[in-house]
Amino acid sequence: MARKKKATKKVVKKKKTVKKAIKKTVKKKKNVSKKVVKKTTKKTSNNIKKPISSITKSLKNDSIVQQQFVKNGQLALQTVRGMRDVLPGDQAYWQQIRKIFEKRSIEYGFSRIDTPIIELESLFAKAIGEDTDIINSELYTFNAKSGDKVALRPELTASVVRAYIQHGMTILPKPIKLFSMGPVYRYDKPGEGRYREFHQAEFNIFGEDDAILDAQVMQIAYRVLRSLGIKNIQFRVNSIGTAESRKEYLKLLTAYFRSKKSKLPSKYRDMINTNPMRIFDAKDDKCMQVCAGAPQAIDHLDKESREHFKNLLEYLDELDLSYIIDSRLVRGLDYYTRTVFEISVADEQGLRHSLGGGGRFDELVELFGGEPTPAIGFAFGIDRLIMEMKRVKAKKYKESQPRVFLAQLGDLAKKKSLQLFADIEQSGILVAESFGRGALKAQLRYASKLGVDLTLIVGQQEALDDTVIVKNMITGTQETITKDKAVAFVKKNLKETAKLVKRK
RNA sequence: GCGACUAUAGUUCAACGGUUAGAACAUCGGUUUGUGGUACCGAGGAUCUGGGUUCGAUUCCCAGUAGUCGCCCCA
Repeated sequence: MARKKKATKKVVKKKKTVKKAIKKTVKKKKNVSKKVVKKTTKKTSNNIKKPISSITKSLKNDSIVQQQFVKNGQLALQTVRGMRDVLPGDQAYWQQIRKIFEKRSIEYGFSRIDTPIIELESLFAKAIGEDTDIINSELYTFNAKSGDKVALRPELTASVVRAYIQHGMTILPKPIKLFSMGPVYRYDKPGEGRYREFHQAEFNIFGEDDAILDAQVMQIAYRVLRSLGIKNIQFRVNSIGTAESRKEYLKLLTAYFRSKKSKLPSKYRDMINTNPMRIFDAKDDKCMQVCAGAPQAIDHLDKESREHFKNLLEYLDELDLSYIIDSRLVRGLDYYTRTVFEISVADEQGLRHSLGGGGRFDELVELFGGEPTPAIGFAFGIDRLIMEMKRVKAKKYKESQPRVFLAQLGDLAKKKSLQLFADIEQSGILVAESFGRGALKAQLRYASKLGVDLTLIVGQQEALDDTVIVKNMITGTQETITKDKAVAFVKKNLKETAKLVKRK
């Protein structure tokens, strides 16, 4: 036996090498050597899977792009760069996230809204700002068949605001609280924790400009993180005033940067005129030195914005949220007014990981053609939340595990256990099976791997007698009972074993 | 967008310019017929793609692709 197997193995391997040899000979046809020719004549006589080689050939001819999809002469399909699968092993985290977000959003009076992934490109350009990175280089845009220029959403807020206006939500009692969650797309270089498709969860409140709502949004963010088991949470807050009051400030800032232009690295110089506040995001030393002396937004707020910010800080103190004022915090989107903030956690090394951020966008609804409506919003990066959950070994969603396994032996038993399975399942007991497996030993092994308390065994004899063996997997004892009493017996037995387990 | 590093089985890692590319975990099977967890035995399964150097490349070189890290930016 063993010899035979080995022999077949060898043949297989030979075939593989043959494939390679053929590849080679194809390559080398130009500079033909006698040996090579001999090889080809010998080896092509072996039967190679023709369809495969023809596929590779046709693909080779098609385009360079498709080369990456050919592996070992077979079509190797893979995710598009920057996209990834959420595999069964990770679902428990996602489920936990969904659960917590659903809970918290209901608690705080949010209604869920889901908007399309595709919107008109102009929607985002208008909302986010023409001179931002997101619009300039990261937006997935394409032409629809109709000729419309459309884009995959790079964030949720613009769509939510669009929907708010389009469906006349302005007539709803204020404040209007909307929660949204889903995938967003940015054409960025992928890396750890950064994907071209990622997921955001967003809380938005429309129709109130009281700073208490800013504080409330931050409190929700905080509570979501805490319920996920994440600690060491810190907020950075800043106020950038209204568009009107910012004009004055931007003039000052632009003038300041112009005077220091020679000290700024060249890549930032263009930003002086387009978006001077973004220079604050720079991290190199020279730039930071320059920024340190720059005029600060909070020193040039209009009266109402200053009052608003002061109120917010008071509320935050009241809520006992840990925050620092970061006068250089600006966010990557143009629509923010007054309050902007980011939430981050610190790891053991003291490094901060940003998990989300938000702010007021009091002027966005009006910009979109709605009636002036103050608004505040906040977005979490879900993928990063999950990374953080893994890092701190946070609690995952725990699915209820089956406590009963149904094993069967023989054709008749297999048929009968199909109905038994349904009976047990309908009585509300989670039951697992492995009908595909033959050997009882294998089925039991699988059952103990699942960690069930009871295994029901229907063998050939039991199938004829209409009985079932009930085996307790913890004590190892088993008894035979008639099939019609099986469900009741299982229920009773499960309760008893539950007690047993508890005592242990 | 720029720079550095990496690419071997489902996963984590070995090895080598030349006979059959090793292990662990995982998967499947067996250790007497119909009884699990442990143990022992066994099986299946891999050199990213293309080109070059070479008698010979999984190994060396180049390009592509993908991944990791740093910069940039962001969630």
